[in-house]
Amino acid sequence: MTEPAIKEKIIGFMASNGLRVTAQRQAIIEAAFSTDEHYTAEELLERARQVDPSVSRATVYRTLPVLVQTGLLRELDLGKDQMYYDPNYASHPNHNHIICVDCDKIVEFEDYCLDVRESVIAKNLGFRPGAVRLRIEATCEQLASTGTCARRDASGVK
Amino acid sequence: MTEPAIKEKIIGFMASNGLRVTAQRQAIIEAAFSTDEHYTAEELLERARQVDPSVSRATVYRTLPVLVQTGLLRELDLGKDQMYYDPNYASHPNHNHIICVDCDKIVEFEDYCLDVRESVIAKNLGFRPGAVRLRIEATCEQLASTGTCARRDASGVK
DNA sequence: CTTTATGCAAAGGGTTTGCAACAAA
DNA sequence: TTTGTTGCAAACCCTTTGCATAAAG
Repeated sequence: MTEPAIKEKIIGFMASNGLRVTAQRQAIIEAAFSTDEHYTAEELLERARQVDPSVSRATVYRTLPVLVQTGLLRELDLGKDQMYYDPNYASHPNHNHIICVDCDKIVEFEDYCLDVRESVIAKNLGFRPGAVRLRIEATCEQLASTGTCARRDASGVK
Repeated sequence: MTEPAIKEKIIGFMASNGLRVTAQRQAIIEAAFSTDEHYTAEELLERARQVDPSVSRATVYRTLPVLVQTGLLRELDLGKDQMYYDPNYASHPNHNHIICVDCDKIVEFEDYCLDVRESVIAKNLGFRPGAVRLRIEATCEQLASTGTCARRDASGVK
């Protein structure tokens, strides 16, 4: 169930930008923020259709950028073929992701040390230190040592 | 001009893997390592064709993974529509990238502090600390403060 | 000769877009 | 009403792939 505060925030954003609050968009908002899992556009479509079956893929793709603009949803490029969306930035505004390149395992983490260091680096190189996003790619230990891992097996061998 | 050492290394790799050293592959190797700029598959094709006009796009796409396997070339996912390739890992094995999300500016940097911290984090989260790759997204200061920047203007407004 | 590589063109797959019908404000 | 929105299906674009031909070893 999506928090009312989130829904209000988004509807307010839409109102002040001349965007209409349609049934489809409401269904997509509900689907987008009633989970704390990452999801793809396709998965969001499926979930939104459980709320309102009339939602089309095109509308999902057209609505996602709106949600991202509110700052409550973030688009994640996890190095896969598709984009992923992360609804957890409202509760954890500074989290980062570490990704197993082989098995798709993703772990969210916060680290003040890293944040400080990356801000310094960004500033020194002529970048604006705010709004820095970082992703770490690695191999998960289980996969590296045993040659397999739960998640890799579950998602079908690549 | 590609360093002979690099070319030898790659040809050695191919030999020991039963891969044939064709004229096209040699042209692609030459094109791939005679620059220190990042490039896309399409740009590599163009440069390879200056060496041997018979090189086809398919062969470029089929050869790139071989070069990546040698460890001398790295595939970079910079969050754009295409993959980029970085031939500078032979000279700077530990460098990272910081990317301006808006204007495509990319700066390479090395930072021991960051490397150590990210290794610790990776280890704590159950990832293998070696072979960690990291990318930072940010907005370049010039673009943020002036609303435009040289590179953005040069590459056509998005 | 045997086996791998090549070029071509078509296929793939996530995402975007043109358009006529619709519906919020 | 007016103007933004929707669903559909086609278009996009980078990348991959099937196939008959070519050439490395």
